[in-house]
Amino acid sequence: MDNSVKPTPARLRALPSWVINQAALTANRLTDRVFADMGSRRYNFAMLAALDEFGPSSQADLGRCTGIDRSDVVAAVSELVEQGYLDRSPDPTDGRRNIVTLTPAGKQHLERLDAHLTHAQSHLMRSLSPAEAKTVVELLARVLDEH
Amino acid sequence: MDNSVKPTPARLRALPSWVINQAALTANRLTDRVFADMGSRRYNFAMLAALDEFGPSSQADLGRCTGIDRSDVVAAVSELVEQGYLDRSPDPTDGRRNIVTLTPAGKQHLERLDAHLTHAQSHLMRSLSPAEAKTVVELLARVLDEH
DNA sequence: CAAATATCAGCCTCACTGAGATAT
DNA sequence: CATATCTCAGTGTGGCTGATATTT
Repeated sequence: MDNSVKPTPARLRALPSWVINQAALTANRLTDRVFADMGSRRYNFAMLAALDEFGPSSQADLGRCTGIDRSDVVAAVSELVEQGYLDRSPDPTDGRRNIVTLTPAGKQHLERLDAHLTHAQSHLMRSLSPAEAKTVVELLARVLDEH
Repeated sequence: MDNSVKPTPARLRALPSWVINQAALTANRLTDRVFADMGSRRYNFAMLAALDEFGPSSQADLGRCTGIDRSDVVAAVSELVEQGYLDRSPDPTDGRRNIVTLTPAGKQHLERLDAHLTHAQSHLMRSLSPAEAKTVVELLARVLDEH
C-alpha cells in the first residue's frame, strides 16, 4: 500500500452509469440547497412547472408527465396547497380525480424558483461551453426517451 | 383541464440538473438490478475496483478515491470481508489504519460484476452511438472535475 | 367486472452528520 | 496539541410497494 493521492478508479470513470450518477449527486447538492433556501423541494418545482405549462391537471397526470410516483405526488401537492401555491378540488366530471390548479402566488413562486435555478445550472455546468452543455442535455434526453 | 397525454414540462427538459438526475435514476435502476442479481451493491463494486487498480489501501483512501463516505466504506468493507472478497487487517506501520486487500475470490467477483455491468451500460446507452456515449462521459467527467 | 384515481402506511438504500475511541 | 483514521448511531430524503376506498 502506498500513501499517494489516488484518482477515481478507471473502471468507474469509464462507466457511464457511474459518471452520470456522480454528476447527479453534484447537481442535486447544488439545486437542493437552492430549493431549501427558498422553502421548497425538487418535486414541488416539478408540480408547479407542469401546472404552469399544461394548466389544471389531475394528480395522476402530474405524476405521469414528471415521472414522480403517485404516492409522492399526493405529498407534494398537499404541501403546495398548504403553502397557498396550489388549489385542489374534486373534478365535477370524474369523481375519481382531483383537479389541481396553480394559484397566482404559486406562479410567482415558480418564477422565483426558476430564476435561482437557472443560476445554479450555470454554476453546475461552468466547465462546459454553452454548446457542450446543450449537447449533454440533448444526448441524455435521447437516452431517457428510450427508457 | 384536458385528458391528453402530457410530455415532460419544457422547464424540466431544459434543466441540466433535472435531465442528469432522471438519467441517473434510469442508470441506477438498471445497474442496481444487476448488482442485486449477483448479491452485491454499487458501493461494493467501487471498493473492489479501487483495490484492484491501486492494490491494498486504507479505508480512508478508498473513500476518497471513490467519493464514498467514510461511514459507508466501513459498512461496504465489512460486508465484502464477510463474503470473503476482502481481507481487513491493521496497518503495522500506522495504528490508525486498516489495510484492505482484495482476495482471489474478490478479484473473480469483480470480473463477474464488471462483465454484467458492461452489458447493462450498452443497454442504458443504446439510443446513442458509441462516439456519442463517449462524449457524454467525457463532458460529465469535466463537470465533475470542477466540483 | 376490470381499470383508474387518490390516499395512506411503510420500506430500503443512499448520502450524510456527529461523536467517540485510538493513534500519529 | 492538532490531525487522521475507524467505528457506530442516527437522520432525512428519494424512490418505491402494497393495500384500501372510491369511481368509472
